[in-house]
Amino acid sequence: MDDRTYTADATPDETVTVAGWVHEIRDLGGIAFLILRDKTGRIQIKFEKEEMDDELVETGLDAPRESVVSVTGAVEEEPRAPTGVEVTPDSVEVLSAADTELPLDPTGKVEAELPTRLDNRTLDLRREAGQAIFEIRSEMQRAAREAFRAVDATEINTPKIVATGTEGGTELFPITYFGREAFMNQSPQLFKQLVAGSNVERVFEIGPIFRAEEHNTPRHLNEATSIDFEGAFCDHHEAMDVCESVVVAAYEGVAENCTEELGALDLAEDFSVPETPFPRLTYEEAIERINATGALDEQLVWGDDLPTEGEKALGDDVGGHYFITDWPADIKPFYIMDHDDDETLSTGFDLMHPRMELVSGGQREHRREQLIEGFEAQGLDPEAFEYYTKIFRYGMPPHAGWAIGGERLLMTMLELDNIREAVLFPRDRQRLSP
RNA sequence: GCCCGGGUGGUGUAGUGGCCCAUCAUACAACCCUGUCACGGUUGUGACGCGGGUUCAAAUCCCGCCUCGGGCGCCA
Repeated sequence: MDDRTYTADATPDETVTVAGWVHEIRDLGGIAFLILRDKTGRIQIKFEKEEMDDELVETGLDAPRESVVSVTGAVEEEPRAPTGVEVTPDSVEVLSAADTELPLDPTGKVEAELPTRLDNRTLDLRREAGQAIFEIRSEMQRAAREAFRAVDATEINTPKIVATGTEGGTELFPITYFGREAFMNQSPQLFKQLVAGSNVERVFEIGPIFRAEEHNTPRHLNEATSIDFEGAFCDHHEAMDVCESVVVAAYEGVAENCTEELGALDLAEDFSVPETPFPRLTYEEAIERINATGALDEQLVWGDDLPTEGEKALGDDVGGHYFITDWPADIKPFYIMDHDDDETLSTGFDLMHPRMELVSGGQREHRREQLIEGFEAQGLDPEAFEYYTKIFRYGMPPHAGWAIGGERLLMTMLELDNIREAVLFPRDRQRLSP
């Protein structure tokens, strides 16, 4: 449709063809208005029954809501029209008529619950707010990619079908690979390290991860988007610097380029780019502060993982993004390096948003002997990871990295109540379709 | 994996044993209306997740099943 004009571009004193969905028809009797909606907005089509061809009027006004129509006519300036212009049609063509009963209402007059919306995602994305989330998601990824390139990272793509998991403990989705046992990858962790060990040095990936945990919460998905970074000759401090720059770049990109979308989500006033630097609390400081809030019935002791309630109390206390560093080595995975001067402490870190964990990362163990010891300490068989460990015999630089939960970044940025809102077609405990 | 709480027209809801052949909004159908912008008005259409039980009487109480949401654990 070469001659199609976006509704937003229809200027007075031109004859245009606009095409889109019938948002609403308001029939006032002698005059009726059809509101046509497309990617860029809406435009009013005027039907004056006495003065216009009966067949034209009938075609336009009989089209059920959400039908796809193409309208050709003169654009006129009209102060009484919602956008200041309206189209007087010469011809109206119904390209695809919609059923009269819709499973949800794209005008937003009647709310729909999330499962209903997800079952009918296309209709849901015709709502301004629905569309806005994914326009912002796109911008967030664009800005993140740019921030990665600014630190000399190369975008890579690693396999999602793998022979072994990353950490052993997590539930993986098993699949059959030409008669052999295989799994959907739960993280690009090991692969990005293998590339960081080459002279590509610094890499990032934005891609899917799969986790077979049967959790049922507003912040977990079984298929999520991981934004990963790994850099050779980086320590955990530099990795945190990169992490901070990517998160801030994502917010800045959205702030600069998504004004309309933020408006559609009622965030125009509230949206702000987080202040830097993000505070870096040690694990020990974190548990002390949590204990001091009195939010937990039982005081945390060194070595405990942070319970959800504690994370929230600390988030309220800090009031913005913050890192937790120097975790006990025992509760971080084998590939995270421990401090040289204290083996009970790891270089692992988490980036927290007041509502939830966003990132985990750390400096990696690049010394093969220590790595193998780590495998054994966690009850994993190093033989199963031969493809990974053998590379550490051929010169592995010190390196560090992290992974952001992409949907969590988006949901915290946009104050979404449920992570499923941040995915077009979420995969969760119940949902496999669409 | 453990533990809670829901399922009422297409959609969103009211309804806690009889006042319910079920409320309201929106939608849909028909009619009226020449400036709507959540258009308005009149009339109408359309539902108690499935199966069993208790009771004179069940949307409402009990049991099983299906299904959805949430909390925790764990994580991104």
